[in-house]
Amino acid sequence: MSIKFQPPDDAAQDATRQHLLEAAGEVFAEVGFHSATVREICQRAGANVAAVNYHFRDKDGLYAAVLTESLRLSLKKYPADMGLPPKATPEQRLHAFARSFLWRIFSTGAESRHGRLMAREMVEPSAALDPMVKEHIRPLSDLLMSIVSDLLGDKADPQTIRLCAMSVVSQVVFYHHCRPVLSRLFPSVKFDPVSIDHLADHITRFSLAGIKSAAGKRAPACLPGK
Amino acid sequence: MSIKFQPPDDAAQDATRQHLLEAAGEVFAEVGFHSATVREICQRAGANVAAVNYHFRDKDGLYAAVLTESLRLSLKKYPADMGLPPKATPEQRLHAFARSFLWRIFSTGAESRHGRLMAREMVEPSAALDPMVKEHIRPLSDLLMSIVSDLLGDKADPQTIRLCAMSVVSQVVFYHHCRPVLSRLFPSVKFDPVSIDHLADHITRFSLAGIKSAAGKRAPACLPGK
Amino acid sequence: MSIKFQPPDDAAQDATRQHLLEAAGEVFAEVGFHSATVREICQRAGANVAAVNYHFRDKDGLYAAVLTESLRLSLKKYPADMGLPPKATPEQRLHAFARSFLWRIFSTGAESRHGRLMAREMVEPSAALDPMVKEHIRPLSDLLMSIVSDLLGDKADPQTIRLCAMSVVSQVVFYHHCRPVLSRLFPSVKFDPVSIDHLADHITRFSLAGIKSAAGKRAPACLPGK
Amino acid sequence: MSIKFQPPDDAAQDATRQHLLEAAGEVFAEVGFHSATVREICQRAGANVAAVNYHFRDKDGLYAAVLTESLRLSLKKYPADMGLPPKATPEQRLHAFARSFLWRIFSTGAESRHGRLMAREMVEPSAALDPMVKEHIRPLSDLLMSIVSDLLGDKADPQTIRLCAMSVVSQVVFYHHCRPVLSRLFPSVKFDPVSIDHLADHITRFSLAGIKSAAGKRAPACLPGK
DNA sequence: AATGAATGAGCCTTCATTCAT
DNA sequence: GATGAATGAAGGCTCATTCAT
Repeated sequence: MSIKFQPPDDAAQDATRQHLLEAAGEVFAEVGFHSATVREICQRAGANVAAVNYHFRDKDGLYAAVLTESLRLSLKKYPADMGLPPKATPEQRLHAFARSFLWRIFSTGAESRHGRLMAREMVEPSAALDPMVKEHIRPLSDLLMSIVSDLLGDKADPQTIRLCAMSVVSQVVFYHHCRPVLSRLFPSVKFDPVSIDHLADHITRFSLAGIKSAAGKRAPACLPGK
Repeated sequence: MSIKFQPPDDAAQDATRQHLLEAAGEVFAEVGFHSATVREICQRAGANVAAVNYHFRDKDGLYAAVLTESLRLSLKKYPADMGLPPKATPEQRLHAFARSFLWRIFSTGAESRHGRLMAREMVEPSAALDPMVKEHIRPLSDLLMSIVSDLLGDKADPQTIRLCAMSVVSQVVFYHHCRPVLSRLFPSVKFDPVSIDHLADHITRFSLAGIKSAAGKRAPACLPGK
Repeated sequence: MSIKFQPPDDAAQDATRQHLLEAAGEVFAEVGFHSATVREICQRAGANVAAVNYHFRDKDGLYAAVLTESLRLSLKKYPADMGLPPKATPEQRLHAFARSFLWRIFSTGAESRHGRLMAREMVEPSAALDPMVKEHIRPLSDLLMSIVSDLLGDKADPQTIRLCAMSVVSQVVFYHHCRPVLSRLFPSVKFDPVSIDHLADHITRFSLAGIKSAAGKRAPACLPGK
Repeated sequence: MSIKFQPPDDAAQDATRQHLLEAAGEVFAEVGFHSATVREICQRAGANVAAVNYHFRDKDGLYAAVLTESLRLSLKKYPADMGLPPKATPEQRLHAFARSFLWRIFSTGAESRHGRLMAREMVEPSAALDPMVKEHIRPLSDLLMSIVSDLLGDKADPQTIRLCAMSVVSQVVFYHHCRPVLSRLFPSVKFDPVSIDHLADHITRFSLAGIKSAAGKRAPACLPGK
């Protein structure tokens, strides 16, 4: 009766599983782990209440799967090097890093949940955070620190590298994380693609200057006695 | 019926109310709003199960009260100007702003909950956020923007002021908000008073360079065509 | 409005608790622990589903309370000595022991559940069994063994005492425990008060002969070489 | 598609069926009918989740099959006459009956489950009990009553025969059925082969005396007015 | 013949809240 | 004013069973 060989069996078998992952991503991102109910997720996925238990063992298992999958999708869609040529300057690489990070965080669509999920994870870390840091976040961190190291030059000590790298990342994640306050303080600020690119430019320029300053040895006069 | 005058009713009432606020502050900061149970809070406060509903209408009312109170305590202990003399330079004022903010966020003690409570509020804003922004956060924001404006000079447009101010704040809140990831990436990093002061120095120096760079007109070469 | 001072507050407060105990006794005896549902019990008790949790922590706590209470009621209604005079002969005491045990097990009414509950406990012992053995069953066992010891005379060794005592008890509990098979093998057998007394007589006579035989030293010829 | 003829379908089918019976016997005896899960049984049997429903219609059907099979195995291994010569005395036959019964109940191995399964059946009779009584238990009962009848002599009325037979059986099953209490009252008591044979001796001696006493007409003096 | 993904009913428990006292 | 027993809604999870393949 059926002559289509594609999609393979795996896809057919995993249909419900995928729907659950999709629905759970939405719900977890919207209301968080605790407020999310298995019933709501299954209803959106068009699946039975017991489906979560069958496919993911329990609610925690589903959450862990959602978190991993969302980061995977996000990194796949917005790679950290943004397709730069191999011979790119550190400045270009810094810009690409900030821009891809912002796009990743503010993207709309199925992969957009990653940002909100990670923000929640910061407030209430789950068991799923450890492996995520190891597999995905640390590589990103190392990448940024190598860029910063190139910008600082040979004399940079590890602590300075780390402080500068954190100063870069902080500016990126801030706009996403403190959005509730920002939207109240500056209701006119939007995060459309054009604004996000402007933001990436500002952060890059601001940070390049900061990094160069950190490469110098003398402390500004304003710092008491240092 | 009762002839005992001590302690007077008002004091007793306020005592229970205060105990509830205290206990709720602990519990909310420890496990978050959803996971916190009214029973646990009342038990720690040595009060009846119905005490929360009696004094604060419901759990939400208690949470709002805790949030407001915690910010009030925090600002009282660490004022934004750090007692600077009136004639302080913008650089000194920036340093004081960053340092007081960091101390506020990383303080230990009853007022330390403010940091965690606000972080939660970012992820899941409650009705208590609006008044808090109006009364406390906007003044802080205005203060910072006036400092940045002074540093940028007369020619600065509002957007640049805002972007630079956010770049400053972001570096401060980042260390608190992304702590779960930071402690996994760099387990050796601690947040004792000395480290916090070092951090304030770095952020100030980094930001001063960034602000000066933003005051210039030419975009760095790395930014494509801008 | 209400002028009745009795029952005291305790009784009023424990009304729901008592109803739950009552209803749970019925249900547990009818269908066992696993098949019994908290909903059914609360419904019979006219209480809310959460009442069990409130008064007995959980289903297990309720079960333990039911078990203890049922044995207490049962022993209170049918004391092991049946009100015998202090100077009763060992034979009379044995008869009283068997008769009271049978009545306890076959009693109808609120205290009748004890028999069925204990039978279930034999098949699937719960944590409630240990304290019950210590507080109630061991005293009964000791009482019986002292009676048997008196009947056996001074020369009896502990093992013989124990074997004879078990032979007595076994006949008593058998009729209750194997009732499903008995009612199928001998449908005409009933367990009305008269039949129970006849049974007590038979068991007493049979056991007295058995005990006297055990007091002797020579093994019957049928036992191979012993 | 498949050209392998070994093992033939029938054998394969029977193999799964047999594995299920085996596994179900273990699980039912360990945790009882209610607590046993179809999944656990199928997993131990290396079969599919639906195998039980396929081979035995439902969980109840599997249980009935297990019960019947376990009794069949048990009786096959420990016949009621213990291979006595045809001319054995009633005393010898009584001893053989008690001994084989005890061995049957306390046997270790695949057929040992019978004891526990029957104990559960006493507490919560299932539909499988009726045929078991008809086919297996009644013959055993008739055998015992004929032995007792021989011992009592011609004058014995049916009621006395029945009472004495029950007194014999009760002592046997007691040790198995009340094991949870016995092991708590007398922790030192073990049920190794030697102890079981000693037990059979005691029960036989005790019962022979009881039966002879029941054959007499006069009631003991301790029985009130009878 | 046999599989295993999917079902839906139901269970125990928790929690914020109320109300008579 | 303050208590604490009682409520009812809801949540996560388990389990025997089914059905398309």
